[in-house]
Amino acid sequence: MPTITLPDGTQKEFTDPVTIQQVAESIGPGLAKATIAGRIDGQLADACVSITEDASVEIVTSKDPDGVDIIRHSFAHLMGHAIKQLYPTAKMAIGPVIENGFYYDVDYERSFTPEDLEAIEKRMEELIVQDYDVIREVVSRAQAVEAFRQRDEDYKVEIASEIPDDEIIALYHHQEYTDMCRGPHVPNTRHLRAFKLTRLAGSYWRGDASNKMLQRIYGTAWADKKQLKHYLTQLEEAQKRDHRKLGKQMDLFHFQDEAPGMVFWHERGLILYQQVESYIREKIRAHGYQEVSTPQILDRKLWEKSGHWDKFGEMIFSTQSENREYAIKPMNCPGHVQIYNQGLKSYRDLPLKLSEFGLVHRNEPSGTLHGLLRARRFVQDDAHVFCTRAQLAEEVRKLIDLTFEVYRDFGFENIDLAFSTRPEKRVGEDSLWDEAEAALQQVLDGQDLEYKLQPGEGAFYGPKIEFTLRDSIGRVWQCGTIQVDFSMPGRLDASYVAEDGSRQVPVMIHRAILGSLERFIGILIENYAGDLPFWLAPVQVVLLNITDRQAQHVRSAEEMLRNQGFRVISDLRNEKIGFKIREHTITHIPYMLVAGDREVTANQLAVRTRGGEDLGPMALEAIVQRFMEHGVRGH
RNA sequence: GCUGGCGUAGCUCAGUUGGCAGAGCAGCUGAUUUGUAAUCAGCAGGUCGUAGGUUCAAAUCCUAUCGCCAGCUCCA
Repeated sequence: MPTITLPDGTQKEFTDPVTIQQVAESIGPGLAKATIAGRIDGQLADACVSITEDASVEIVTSKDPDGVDIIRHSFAHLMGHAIKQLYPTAKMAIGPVIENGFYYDVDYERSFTPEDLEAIEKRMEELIVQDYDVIREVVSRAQAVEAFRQRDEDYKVEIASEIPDDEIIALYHHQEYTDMCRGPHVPNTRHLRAFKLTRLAGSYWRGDASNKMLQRIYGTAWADKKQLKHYLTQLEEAQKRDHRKLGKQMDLFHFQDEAPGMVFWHERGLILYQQVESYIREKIRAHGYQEVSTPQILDRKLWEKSGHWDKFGEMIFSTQSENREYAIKPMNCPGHVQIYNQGLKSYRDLPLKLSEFGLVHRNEPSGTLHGLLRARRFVQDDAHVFCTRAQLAEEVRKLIDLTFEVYRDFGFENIDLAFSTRPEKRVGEDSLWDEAEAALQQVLDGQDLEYKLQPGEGAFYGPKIEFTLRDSIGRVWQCGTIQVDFSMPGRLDASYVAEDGSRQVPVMIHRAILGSLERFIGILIENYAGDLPFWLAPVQVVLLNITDRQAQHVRSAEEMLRNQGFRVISDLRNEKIGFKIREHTITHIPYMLVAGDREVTANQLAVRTRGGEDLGPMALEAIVQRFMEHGVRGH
């Protein structure tokens, strides 16, 4: 005689065990039809699960975010159903839900083609409209293993054998197709309506590069067609802000075959780059950093001593001369330790903060290169803080504040933190790791900062705090990092004289705020879709004449603006005004100032923004005033 | 690095069954002096990524290689 409590507080009594579906039916036929699954005392469960004891029950429909995820998961099974019908010898591996959709990893004797994808999609559509019931069956592990053994589903057998004894194993039957899942799943394919298979890619079994490469088929799925369409147009929007495309359009940079992964900065791109660089330079100078510059090429032995060669040898570019082997620096830290080591340091010199816009080269695997976002040659806004153990927490605290401040100035307000602890492959005693991790943890907890713990994700020499930006369309980008290092200073013979006259090894904090300038600029371009803030725009203003008669007026205004420090060009070509405006809008120049006879007479310029806003004619002083309001830095 | 896809004019792309390499934009020349996202006309522009091979004939088919794209793995 279970009593069911609904979310609004009403209670319903049933004489016999009752399923979630039946509870929904007792409320109304509309809800019954929309029922995908339910929550029993907060736990997700299939609609067919029967309830024997008193419980609170919520009905999950496609309006519930969990409902959409269930739909996505069921789509993965449905795709499995279609794949096995079309390609009976395919072996199914895993088919989970991901953001916006689902995928399935499949092992098949030949590669799938885009035509296969279409065929699978078509078959899925044919299956959906049959509105067949999805049947859930609870089985023992032995039964599950046996079921998949009979079907030659090697991967499923492997997964089933590893499920712990206390876990319920459920098979989901899609007509003749059977899959295994924690669930829940939709009760009927009529809930599966809005989907599209999006792409085809390789992926390793269990994510391990030493395992077999499977074929992954990605799909996106939504509660209804409208949401699907919205998602697909958003995808197109994201493609439009691809920094590689915008970089070309805006004439900022290019790449070419002869230098894979290494950017050629054009004049306009370099202006942007230098704006970012000089902003950071001024910022950290005010925070007591000393800017230095260290050699590009250093003896291999130094990298062996630091531990980099052992860990990253394959990714270090090297060269040689007169029987000596050199590494082209992939990092700046060993160089900074060399500067630290010049002259005897006292505890009074600490904290010592050495910064460098360090140009590094890393031989990243070819498949990982991605425009500015993953390059082989890039510049880090790098710095190393040498301090005592007692100073550590305070220095980390300051760094966190500084990092947030910088991101805000670039227009990023949503920042996520992650705390990564000791990895398997590492240097340094465990006791040092204990201390380093505790120090970071203490700061994070002390500042009441929310963070995600990432066990085993730290650098080989120390734990780290990572900063992830969320951009204007919700994508996340990992940028800043603060790493505590108790090992490298000792390995590279750094020391200082303490108050009691003893020699001590300093702690070293590795930190970067933007990370790679190249990457950060790529992120800026995508975040702003090319409409860079005024202070970062390579060209801030373009002056346009209507006819030759206004040329002199334009030239003198141009000179005046340039003298005031604005980045300005003029376009005096014999073209229609609409043509010129279109051209400069495409290159994302923030302001267009138009001069016709009227403006010349009134000694004004008509102001138009790249967003298409017409601000009307204004005097030059008023225009300058408006530009000033944008600020030299930030916002 | 791995799996799959793609490399054609400065850019975006078309190119049928293997049968003379195309378009739009950009460029150049000329006309046009124009009022807020493309004025008109003419001209020029390519060793089809590179190297081999098959063929009477290759942008097209095969092999290798380089690069790019998507994903996987990696990321000091």
